[in-house]
Amino acid sequence: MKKKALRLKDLAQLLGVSHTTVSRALNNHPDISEATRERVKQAAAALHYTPNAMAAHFREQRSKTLGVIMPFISFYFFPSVLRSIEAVAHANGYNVMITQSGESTEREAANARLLLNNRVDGVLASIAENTLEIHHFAELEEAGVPVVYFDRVPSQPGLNRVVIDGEKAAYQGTLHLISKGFRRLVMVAGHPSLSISRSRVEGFRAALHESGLGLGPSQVLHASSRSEAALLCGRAMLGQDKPDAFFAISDEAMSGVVLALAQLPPEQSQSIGLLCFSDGELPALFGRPVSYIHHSGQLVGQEAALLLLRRLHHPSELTPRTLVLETVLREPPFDGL
Amino acid sequence: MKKKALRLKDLAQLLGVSHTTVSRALNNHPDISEATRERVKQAAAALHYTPNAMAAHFREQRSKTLGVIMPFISFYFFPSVLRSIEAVAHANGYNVMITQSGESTEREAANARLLLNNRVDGVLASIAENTLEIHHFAELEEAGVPVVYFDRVPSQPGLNRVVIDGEKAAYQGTLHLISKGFRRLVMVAGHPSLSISRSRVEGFRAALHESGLGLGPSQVLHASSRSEAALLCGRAMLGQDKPDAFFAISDEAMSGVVLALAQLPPEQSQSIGLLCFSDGELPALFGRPVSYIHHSGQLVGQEAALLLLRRLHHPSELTPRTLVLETVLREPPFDGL
DNA sequence: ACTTGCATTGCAAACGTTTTCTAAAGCCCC
DNA sequence: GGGGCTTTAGAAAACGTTTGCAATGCAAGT
Repeated sequence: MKKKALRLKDLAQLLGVSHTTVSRALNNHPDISEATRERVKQAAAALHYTPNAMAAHFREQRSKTLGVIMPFISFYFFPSVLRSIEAVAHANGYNVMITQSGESTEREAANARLLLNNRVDGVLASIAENTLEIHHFAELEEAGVPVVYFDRVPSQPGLNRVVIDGEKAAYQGTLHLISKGFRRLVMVAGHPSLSISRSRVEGFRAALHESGLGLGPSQVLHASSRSEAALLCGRAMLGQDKPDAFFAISDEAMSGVVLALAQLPPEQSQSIGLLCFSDGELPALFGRPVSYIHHSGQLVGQEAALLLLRRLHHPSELTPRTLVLETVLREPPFDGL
Repeated sequence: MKKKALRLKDLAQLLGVSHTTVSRALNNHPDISEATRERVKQAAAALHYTPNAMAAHFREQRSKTLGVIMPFISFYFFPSVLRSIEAVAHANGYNVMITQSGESTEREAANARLLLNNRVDGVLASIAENTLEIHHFAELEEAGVPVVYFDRVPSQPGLNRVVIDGEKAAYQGTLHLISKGFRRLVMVAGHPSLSISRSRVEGFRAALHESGLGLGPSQVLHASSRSEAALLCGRAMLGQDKPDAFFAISDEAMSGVVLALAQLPPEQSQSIGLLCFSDGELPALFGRPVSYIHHSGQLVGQEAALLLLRRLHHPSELTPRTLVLETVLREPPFDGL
C-alpha cells in the first residue's frame, strides 16, 4: 500500500533538471523561465507530486501553523470562535492546531509548551478559570511566538487581546432590565477569577448602585457549568426574596437558568425577566422570551486570528493592543427565524 | 526578543557529551546510564531546552498529528466530536490539525491534500453533503495515511467507519411516535445524498409501511440548515394535511422545527409530537417536551479516534471495520437537569 | 595475559526542502 | 570578437533531530 513518496529530487531527475530548479519552479521563483516553470508544474501534477510540508517547514524554521488554547470545545461559544479561526487561518495559508486546557492551568501550561515544541508561528488563547500567573504564555512570547488572547483574557498589562466591553454591556443590560420594571435582579456569572466574570459583575453592580438598588449578598451566583447554574438558580427561587429577573453571562449559564425555571410552576416562572450574553443561536430556542447581548464568537475568532496574523507579518508593530468589539442588545421576537 | 533557541547540540556541548547521548537520555533510551540520563534531564529543564518537534517529526517521517476534516465546526454535534478527538489524541501523544470543508467537496479534497502534504499520520473525516466520489480520500490511503470516517460516511465498501445504526434507530423512533398515537408524521432530514439522511429516512419509511401508514409525498423534508428546516416545517403546518409529529434527524433540524412551531398559536402547536436525533444537550432546553435518540458526539469522536490510533499502531490489522454505536431513546423529563 | 562480552558513548548519515553562492550561457555593444 | 551584463540553472549547505554502527572501557572468563 505504502509506496515511497515522490520527492523533489525524483521529479527533477525525471525532468532532467536539478531539484533546485523544480523547487523554484513550484514556488514561482522569478529566476525560472516561464517555459520550465510550466513544464515542471505539469509534471508535478501528472505524477501526483506531494510536497513534504514537514521538510519545508523544518527548513524554513516556521510551521505555518497557529496554535489554539481554549478551555473546552464546548457546546457554547468556543466552537464559533474556533470555526472562524480555522477559516481565517486557512484563507491565509496557515494550519490550525488545537488544544484544550480543560479549565486546568497545568494542562494549559503543558499545551503552551507543546505548541512551542511544535514551533507554531503564533498562539490564540482563552485562559482557564484558575489561571492567574501567565508565565507559560510569557515563555511563548520570549521564544518569539506571539500570543493573542480572546474572550477570557488575563488582566496583566501589555497583552494583545480581543474582547468585548463586558462591563459596559452588563451595565447597559442591567439598566435595560430595570427599565422593564424588574427589581430583584440576579446575575449568573462564571468563576469569580475570570476577567469576563469580574467585569460583567462590575457593570451589573454599577448599574444597580446608580439606580439606587444596591447589590445584595446573594445577587451574584458563580457557576462553572450548566448544571451548577441550574442548581444555584433553582435554590435562589426557593428563598424568600425571589428574583424577578436573571442576567446570565453566557449561553451556558442561561441554559442552566432555563432548566431551573422549567422545574417551577408556570405562574411562578413566566413573568421572570431573562437576559444573557449570547452568541445568538440559543435564545430563540428557549420557548420563552429571552433577550441577549450579542457576543459573536465568529467575530471574536476572526478578529483574534487577524490580529495574530498582523503581528506575524509586521513584527515591527510591537505595541500591544486590546481590540474591543461592539455588542448589541437584542430583544425577541428575533427575525429571520 | 527572539533569541536563538537552545539546541540539542548546544546542550550537549555544555554538558561535555555528544548530542547523541543527550537525545538518547531525553528519550529514555536504555543504553544510557541512569546517572547521565538524570544529569541531562536536569540540565535540559534548568536551561529550558525546547526540543524542536518539527525536526524530530521530519527526521522520523511522521508528524504525530491527526488530521480532521469536517463540514463545519458548527453549533451542533461536531464540536462534541472534535472535543473528544482532541482529548483522545493528546492523551496518546498526538496533535490535532483541523480543517472545515464548508460542505464543499472541492474544499474537502483540498483539505485532504493539505493534510497529506503535512504528512499527518491519520485522518478523521466526516464528509460534505455533495461528496459522492472519494478519490481524494483514496489518495490518502494510497499514501499510507489511514482514514476513519465518522457520522457522515461514504457508502463505498471497505472503509473504516464509526456510525450509529440510523436506520434501526429511526425505525424504532418512528414506531415510538406511532405508539404514542401520532399518525401524520413528518421527517426533517438533511441533504438527500448524505448517508445519514438516507438511512434514517429508510427506517422512517419502513416503520410507516409496517404500520400500514405509508409514506406520502411531502412527509420527508430535506433541509441543510436550521433556517431552511424552519421554513419547510412552517410551510408544512400551513397545508391542509397538517403533521401531528415531527421527527428531526439532528439537533439542528429540530431547532428549525421548534422555531417554526413558535410562530404558531399554542393551541395549534402544543400537541405536536417531537422527536430528534440529538447529542443530548439541547432537547431539555426547548421549553416543551422533545424526545430524542441519543447520538453522542463525544462517543463518536472517541471511538473514531481510538479506531484510527489502533490502525496506526497495528497496521497489520488491515480489515476495514464499521463500528456501530448504540443509541438510546430518551423521553422527558430528563433528570440531572 | 588475552579474549570475550557487555555497558556506555560517540560518529556520521539521513530525512526533503529552500536558498546563497557560483557558474554557464546568451546577448548587446563597443 | 571579447568584455560586461542579464537570465537561467546547478552545487552545496543548512535546518535539528534520531539511529545504525563503530569505538571505548571495563569486568569476567579462559
